[in-house]
Amino acid sequence: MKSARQVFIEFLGDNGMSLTHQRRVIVESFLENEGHFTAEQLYSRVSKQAPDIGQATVYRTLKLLVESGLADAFDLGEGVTLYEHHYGHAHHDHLVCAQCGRKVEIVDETIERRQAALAEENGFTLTRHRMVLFGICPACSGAAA
Amino acid sequence: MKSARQVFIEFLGDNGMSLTHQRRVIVESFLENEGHFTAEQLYSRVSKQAPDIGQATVYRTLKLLVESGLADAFDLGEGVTLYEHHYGHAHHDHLVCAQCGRKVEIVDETIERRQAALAEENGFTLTRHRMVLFGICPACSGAAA
DNA sequence: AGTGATATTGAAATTCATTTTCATTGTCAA
DNA sequence: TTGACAATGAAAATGAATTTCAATATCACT
Ligand SMILES: [Zn+2]
Ligand SMILES: [Zn+2]
Ligand SMILES: [Zn+2]
Ligand SMILES: [Zn+2]
Repeated sequence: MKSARQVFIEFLGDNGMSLTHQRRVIVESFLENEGHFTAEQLYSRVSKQAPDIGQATVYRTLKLLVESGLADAFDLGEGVTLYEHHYGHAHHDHLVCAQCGRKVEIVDETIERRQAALAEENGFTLTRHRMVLFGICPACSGAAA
Repeated sequence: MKSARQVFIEFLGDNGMSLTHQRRVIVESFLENEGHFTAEQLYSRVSKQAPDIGQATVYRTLKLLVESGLADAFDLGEGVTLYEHHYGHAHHDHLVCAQCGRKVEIVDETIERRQAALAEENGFTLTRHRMVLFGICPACSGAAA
């Protein structure tokens, strides 16, 4: 399997773009941090290593990361887009604590199959889906008592 | 079953709010139109009947409609919140054409059960969920050929 | 190396949905 | 009535994300 960096560089090449200093720094920072994060969070991490990189460039590069398949963008209805690693990571959905925001990654084959079936029953070619379950996590349930 | 108007009026009363002229006009307009719509769309409909009602009031009342249970708010990742009737309507999720935006309402008992199970397996008390399937509708598939 | 066409960038301005502010107006019980 | 408080409209503010634009970089080709 190609390395993530390799994939990104090829993506740039295929689209007549080059790996600039800024893009390299941003991608490295992205690759170093797993988990869910916002564009602003990535920007602030990048800023520490390279204060000269502007936020617009981070937003622009994040878009390239998504297009290249390295990152996945989604939102949990909090008014901000969240990003996470995508390349080499299995698909999953999210279970979120409505109180403390804790996120658990979930997968269910049965659900995935039914989603495909539902789309097909309606004549749709399913391209992607988004599922988020909201609830109260064990910690918050306990605390509330 | 109480009428939607009844429910709204009681909700207002329970919270020390009253049914003002503006709220009445907005709620009536809301009740008259089924389907999915944005705050701006409701505002524009309301404006025709009562040009003196400001958009802030429409936003504010829409929030009350959601809190009272009459409306449901959700977003399909298009940068706008969509609303639809909720009171007296069965739960459903959405299948959206990524090309033309056509929306089909879907329900699947199997999925709903698995969602509850997934939450439980993780110790969460499920409060709500959001699921959107994106695909290409029959019409758009055909046209693309 | 030099040159020009093109791509990239940072800073600041802009967008756009939604929210907030605030001065004014309405509501309602005493 | 009157006073406490709720509600409203207009305009300003918010905040994430995008766009503009002038200044730099990059790269293919001399
Ligand atoms: Zn929690
Ligand atoms: Zn995740
Ligand atoms: Zn379509
Ligand atoms: Zn619907």
